[in-house]
Amino acid sequence: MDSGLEGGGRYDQGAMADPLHTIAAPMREALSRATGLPADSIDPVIRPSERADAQANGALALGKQLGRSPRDVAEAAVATGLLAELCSAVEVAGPGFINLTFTDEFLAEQLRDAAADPHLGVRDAAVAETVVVDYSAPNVAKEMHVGHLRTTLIGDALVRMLEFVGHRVIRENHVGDWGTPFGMLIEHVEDLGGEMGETDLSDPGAFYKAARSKFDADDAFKERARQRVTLLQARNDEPTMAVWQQIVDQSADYFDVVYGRLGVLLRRDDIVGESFYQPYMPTMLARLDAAGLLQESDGAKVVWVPGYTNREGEPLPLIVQARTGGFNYATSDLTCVIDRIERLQATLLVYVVGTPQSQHLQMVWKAAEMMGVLVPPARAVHVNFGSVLGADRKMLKSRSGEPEMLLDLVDVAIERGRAAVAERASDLPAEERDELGRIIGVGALRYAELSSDRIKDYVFDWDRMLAFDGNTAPYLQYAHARICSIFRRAGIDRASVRSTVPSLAAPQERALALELLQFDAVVHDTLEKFSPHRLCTYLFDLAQTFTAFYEACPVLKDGYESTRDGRLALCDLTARVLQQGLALLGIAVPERM
RNA sequence: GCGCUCGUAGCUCAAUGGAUAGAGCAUCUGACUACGGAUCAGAAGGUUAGGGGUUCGAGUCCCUUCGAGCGCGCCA
Repeated sequence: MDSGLEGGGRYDQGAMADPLHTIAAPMREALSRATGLPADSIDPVIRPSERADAQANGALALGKQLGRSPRDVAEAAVATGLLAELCSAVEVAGPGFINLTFTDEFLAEQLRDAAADPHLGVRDAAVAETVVVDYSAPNVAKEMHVGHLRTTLIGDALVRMLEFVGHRVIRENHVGDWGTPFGMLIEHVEDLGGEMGETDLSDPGAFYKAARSKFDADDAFKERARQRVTLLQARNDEPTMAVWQQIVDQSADYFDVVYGRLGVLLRRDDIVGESFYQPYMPTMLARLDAAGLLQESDGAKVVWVPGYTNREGEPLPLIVQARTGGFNYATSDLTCVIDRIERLQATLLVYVVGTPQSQHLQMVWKAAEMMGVLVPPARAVHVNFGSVLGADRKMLKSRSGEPEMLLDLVDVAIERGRAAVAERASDLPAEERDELGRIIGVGALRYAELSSDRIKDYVFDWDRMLAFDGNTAPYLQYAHARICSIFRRAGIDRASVRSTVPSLAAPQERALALELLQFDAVVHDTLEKFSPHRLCTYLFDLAQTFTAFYEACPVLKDGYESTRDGRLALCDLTARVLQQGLALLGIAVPERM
């Protein structure tokens, strides 16, 4: 899935702290001179390499295009001498790969640019856009369960990253706060004397279940519920609206508890529920009608969206008004698209919603496009995701067979985090241990959720996510804590080494430097694909590269002060990239653990 | 029936059309009374579900078969 987020000029021109990006211009020019083609038509195809600091693959395609040997093109490009300023070695290999080794001076300069930049070399997006991110979307009066975990955490990470690169981000929590169930909920509140009481955090759906069983068992109640729905939809009966508001507010309180404990940015101000769009739906239908798109089929009002068929192979319509006159979620979602584009002036709509909703969303967006609303530069992206599975590879369920409740999951994570801390860091004061356990437990849960490709199902496993080795949050947090420890032991202020020339003599130092300088590209790549696991993979690679450096290159034990300071500069930047990278995922890093 | 998603090492997962498909766990062999061992170095482990095609080059794109999961008209 391509957002087009970086369309046109890929990045803003800012501090250059990405050698692969910096080398692109001279490489493009060299290939241009080698081929006679205009430089701006050439893609130098620069990639990280195992054989050198970077490799340029552009000559292969150009050779083919011109009917020349790719090796000749590559050699002619190298012969221009344009790469010599930034590279200490440039070699043509294989069918026409150009292997690049950067000069230490060039790398050192890029590292110092990154260190001097509050964003650590990550450039702003070329165009700052207004982006609406639609995620989490629990239902009022019901519990949040494991099914809300991925949308909530993926959405939260994307929000943080989009803001980091300069977009104006509007978080929208499209909660289910409208529809027929509210008739019985309101009647149930009335039966209780108008007050629904406190939400039971151990069973937040209890109220709903009680109303439901009364509804199923009592015909008189059922009839009252039906009448109440009519009152609710009219929106002008004050007692009805007051009780409805009470139910919604109480759920908002509960959602805030869950989000707070998970460290998610969403708050009650971000709630834009289905109820919000109700008043605008008739207008939306009138616009469809005016555009000649509103048709009648089997008594319902529909939009015929081309390209979809039902079981019988007949065209499948998008139903925007039921035979009964009622609206449904297509009506609400279509109105919502219009609201986001016309009122909020968004150009990018991000839907963090499960894969099964794919067809529905595609149909709604197509209808919005036919209306002339969802048209460039505005566009919508479905950030879909797979299911959370148990060890049996089936949908994760609790022992009772119900979906595992989100609050329970977070609490288990915190508990397990604290147990791990008690085992290994029992010398810390009790208060610090509690907080540390929380950071480790919640971090492990969040990282596990974000570190595998969102499109695939993933297997939920407490032991694996809390392991202190492997691709886990605790491993990354530990790498960060070790760096903090070095500075503590040396009694040196972190900020004081940021203008120091980094040490690049050892291969482990160079490897670390090259890794650090990929942060910019990785953040943008992660956003282009809306795939947080790419950032996770990078941070894990960085932590591994750092520990290899840590083993091979003593920082404080080395005899020379210049080497010490040059290594401290690498340490500081590593800690900052780890801290910032994890912060973009909503994960905190302790200074000691 | 139509459509969508997925299939990579024993397990859990990576790999913007680029060179010899990479990590972690588990297994095996080593290192060091430690700038924090919650560590590191190394070994072993693969017909990328099968088959065709496009391309200089395919795990990746196209077609097809098989397997798994999920959608498909008035709930959301």
